[in-house]
Amino acid sequence: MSRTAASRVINNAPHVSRAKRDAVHKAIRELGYTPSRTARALATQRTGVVAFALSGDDPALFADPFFAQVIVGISAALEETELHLLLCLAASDRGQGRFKNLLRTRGVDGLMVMALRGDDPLDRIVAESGLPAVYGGRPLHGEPSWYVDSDNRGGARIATEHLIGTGHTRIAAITGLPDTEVGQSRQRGFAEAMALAGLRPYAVETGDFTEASGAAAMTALLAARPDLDAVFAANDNMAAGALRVLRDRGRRVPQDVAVIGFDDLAIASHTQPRLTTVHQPVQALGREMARMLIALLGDEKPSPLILPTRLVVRDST
Amino acid sequence: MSRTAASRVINNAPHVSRAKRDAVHKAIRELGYTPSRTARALATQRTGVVAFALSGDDPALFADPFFAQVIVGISAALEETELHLLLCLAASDRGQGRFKNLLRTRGVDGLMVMALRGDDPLDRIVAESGLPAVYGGRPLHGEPSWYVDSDNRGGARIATEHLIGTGHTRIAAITGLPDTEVGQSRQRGFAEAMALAGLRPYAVETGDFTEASGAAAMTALLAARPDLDAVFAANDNMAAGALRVLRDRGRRVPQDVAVIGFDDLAIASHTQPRLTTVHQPVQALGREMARMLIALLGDEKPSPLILPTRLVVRDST
DNA sequence: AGGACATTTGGAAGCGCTTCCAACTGAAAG
DNA sequence: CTTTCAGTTGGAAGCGCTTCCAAATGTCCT
Repeated sequence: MSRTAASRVINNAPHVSRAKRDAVHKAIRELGYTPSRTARALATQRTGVVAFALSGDDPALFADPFFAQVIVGISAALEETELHLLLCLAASDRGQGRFKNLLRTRGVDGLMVMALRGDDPLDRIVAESGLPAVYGGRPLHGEPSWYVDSDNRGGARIATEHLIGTGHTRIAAITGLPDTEVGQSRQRGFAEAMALAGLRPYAVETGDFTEASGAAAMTALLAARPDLDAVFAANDNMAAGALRVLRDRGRRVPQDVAVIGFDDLAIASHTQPRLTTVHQPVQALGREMARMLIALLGDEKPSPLILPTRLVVRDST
Repeated sequence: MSRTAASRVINNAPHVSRAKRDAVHKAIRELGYTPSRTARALATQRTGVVAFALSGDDPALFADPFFAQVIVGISAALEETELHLLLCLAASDRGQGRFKNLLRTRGVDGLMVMALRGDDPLDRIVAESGLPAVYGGRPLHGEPSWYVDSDNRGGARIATEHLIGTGHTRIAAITGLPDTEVGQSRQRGFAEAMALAGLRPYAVETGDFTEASGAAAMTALLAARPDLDAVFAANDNMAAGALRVLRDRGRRVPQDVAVIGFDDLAIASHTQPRLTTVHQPVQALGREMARMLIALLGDEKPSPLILPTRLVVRDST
């Protein structure tokens, strides 16, 4: 009985007689044989591992429940395969170095990348590695060959149209980070909807997608335009911050001011009043990223994907 | 110039002259040489990867922001090393199979495990693998050699004492899953504090750490003991559910009923009123788990660790 | 200058798997 | 009873690194 036969049986490759196959199985059982993933990886030039990398300057960015949902989606898809998931939080320089090294040394077969800022270094690292990579959301500059994104622009439009449709005219916006594709798309969707309705943005403040920035922006908005009657926030966190400020200032939501968010994360149903928002299929985003990568590894050439968003009306509008 | 020399230089091992060292570096640069992580792993019998595994029957359990925080802590600690993090969401049978296989084939050097239910299969899988493992929180049966846990019992006591100290006597509890160590410890801490004060639990309902279960429990509590004046919830999610029910029923918090939670996750400061709770250092929990594992891999024998909890008074008490 | 010792060097043997290829088997065909 | 061919079988050569060990070189002292 040869190594060859054993190998064939384990990978259930052809050219093994029934008898031999059984014999090998028996031997494996008796010897308590355990294959080595590493040795196999060396021989096949495949690690069986893919990475999910996240950049952004804040190392705790990952604490945003958004990413946890993405991971759940990714895991669900990977579970259909033999691939395992490596998590790279590459915020710091050191983290980026480690990540770069991981790719250089071919520690993974492919990658999924998210949260790229305007001129994200991750972008270069990924490109230089030459590894199959799918993006979650698009980077700001240059469209990658493979990505999965939500229809941010469309979502922002329906959100704004909802505000307009419910009779609001003095509509302000709290936009997200301007050096991200998400930030820009949502801002653009808002602007388009307003223009289409013949309205002009009543006021615009920029946030960074955090609740605190939403609160700060709301404060500024209120100072500049005390009589605004609706606010479009580019994500739920910022909407929650805005809601808090409005409550503190005694403005009733939605009677005095309507507020709409974006994402539909858990926080949206925990605010008081519950937040009307645009639902983005976060788990599906992760799932589709993983599927796309799997396809890529299987030498298929999938197409980029844009996931639909939809309005979820609750109590803040 | 030999492979040997190259290897020595790369791992900056001793027994290499300065001249040779430089020569190798030059060659590496000129040839654009890239070492292979897999080959090195095969030779050294070390993968340079550790896993974080999570069980529990719900595949989306990971979506709980709690774990995201743990991961952030783990990543921070791993960043000090050359270790990478593999994420195993082993909820389903298939997931567990994959995990088991990962360990059998020595795909990782060590592991961190969390969220073990009463008779969690992961427990066995981990034990049988013989790999260095540190637990986050203790499993229900049998104390592992290495774990990091929060002082759940102590935390529940200070929470309850806070309720008692602020003049409440008809104190009910919403406990967590009884087949988890956390669930039991917090329940025990509550019971102890009550006993110490000469009080008896006014009513007790069991939840499963989700917000919905907290709401259901609160409803039951209200039905059984309409005149209760305080509620200890075994975590923030359930406290949030309780808060919602109380608000719907027109009970004022904290005037009519005081509510206290446990964990101090983001949700605690988003509830209305903001939730008084017991802070548990979640990120530190992850960090210490990772550090402990690193020590283990370095052939040290660290001691189990119990992290302190502390009261955070907000507006619900 | 010669010997004792420390340091540097590279050949070669693994690490545990896959896979090419040549050799072999047995059954169907001539 | 050969010939042919499809299907099996295992020897041997990698995959790309580390590390043991023996040989070579260098250093210092008398």
